[in-house]
Amino acid sequence: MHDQYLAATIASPRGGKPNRREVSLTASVSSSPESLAPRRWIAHLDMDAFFASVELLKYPELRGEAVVIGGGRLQQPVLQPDGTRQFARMRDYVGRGVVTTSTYAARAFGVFSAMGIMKAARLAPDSILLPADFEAYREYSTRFKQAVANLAPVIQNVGIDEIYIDLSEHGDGAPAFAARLKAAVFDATGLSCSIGLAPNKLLAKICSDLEKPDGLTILHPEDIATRVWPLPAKKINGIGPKATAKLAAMGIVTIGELAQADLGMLRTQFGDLYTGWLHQAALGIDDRPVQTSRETKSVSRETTFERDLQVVRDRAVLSEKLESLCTRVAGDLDKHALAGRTVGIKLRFEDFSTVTRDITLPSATADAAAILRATRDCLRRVPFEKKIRLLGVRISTLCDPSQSTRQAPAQAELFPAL
DNA sequence: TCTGGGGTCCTAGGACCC
DNA sequence: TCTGGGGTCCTAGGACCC
Repeated sequence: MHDQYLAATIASPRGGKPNRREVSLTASVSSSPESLAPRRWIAHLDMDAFFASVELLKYPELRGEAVVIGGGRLQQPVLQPDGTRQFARMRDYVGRGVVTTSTYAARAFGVFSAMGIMKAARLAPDSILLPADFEAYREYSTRFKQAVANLAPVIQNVGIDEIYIDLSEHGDGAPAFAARLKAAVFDATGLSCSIGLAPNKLLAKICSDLEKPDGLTILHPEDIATRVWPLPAKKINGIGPKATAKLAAMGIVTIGELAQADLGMLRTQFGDLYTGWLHQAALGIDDRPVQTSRETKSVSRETTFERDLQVVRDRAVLSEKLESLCTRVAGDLDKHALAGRTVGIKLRFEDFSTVTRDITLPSATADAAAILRATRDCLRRVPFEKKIRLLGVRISTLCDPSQSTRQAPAQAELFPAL
């Protein structure tokens, strides 16, 4: 009977939201209950407090301390004449940064990712504040992923510190194999990770979080009611703050409550596709494969100013920032051997409202000057009544740069020049 | 005490084609 | 003459994730 969880149907792409094409497969598959997919074992491997743990390798004297990692613009530790290091303290911070991550000791004070550093400083004023060192994190990321890849080839990159691994071929040996992976990651990096092992990605992701840090959590389909249903619905990857609030307003807090919710009631809030996905997710159903590669869809750069800027008075600074962002986007395109046709800007104002404008060019480009010209076209369409907090540049509709001078599809040329 | 930066995907309306 | 329906592209905004 549990095979419904394995053979099940709905799929949710990255971000957790339903995808029209995949959902349309649902009816045909679920209407034939005898169609049994082979049992899958999917592991979700999540490094424990990754950035903070890398920092502790760099600065072992901080082990056990409450340490917070902020953005890259923060003050570096200062080496003293006596050989010890002087670290910045949270209470001395002034600015607009947010917490990237924190050690478990800092989390005990209530300091978590995405919190403003100023707010975090009030909760833990004596905590140590370190700048993010992405070069080091990328280095350790490569190491742990390579260590896993040496043993298990079917890997999906999720971010710098997370992967999914398809361990189906190991059958009953999958749990023991997952333990081997943990050991291999530790050998390669000196860092611990947590692994969730389950019949699909959705459940594996939930599981890896259940026994953090240094956990290995195995979930069988028959455990869903006891181990998954009591958890808050927001533990499902794809149910964020907005959906959580809407669910709570309907009296739905746990995954179990969501599983039993009336679909008609859910539909009044969410629409057909998301409703269907919510229901299946609550039942632990997820058929998405482990995807070993994906193509880049967009490239962007953005920056938040240290103070809000005025269009007229700060025109020179804004122009300079815009040009710099375009140059960086062009550099990223070059690095990835890509060009793009749709150039867009993003503005966030002092009241945190955000607008975007974009324009699709007749042919793809990777040239900073061409990107800059396009962003200026976009900027002309923005009403400037408020001070600007953030400026961003994005390029999408990407292709191979060898096609960048090629004419766009005939249809696009029919549009009047803007 | 206001909230970074780099992404993906979905929705929805209008233009346009067949 | 009037109506319509499917499909694709473009644009803007928003939810969500790490």
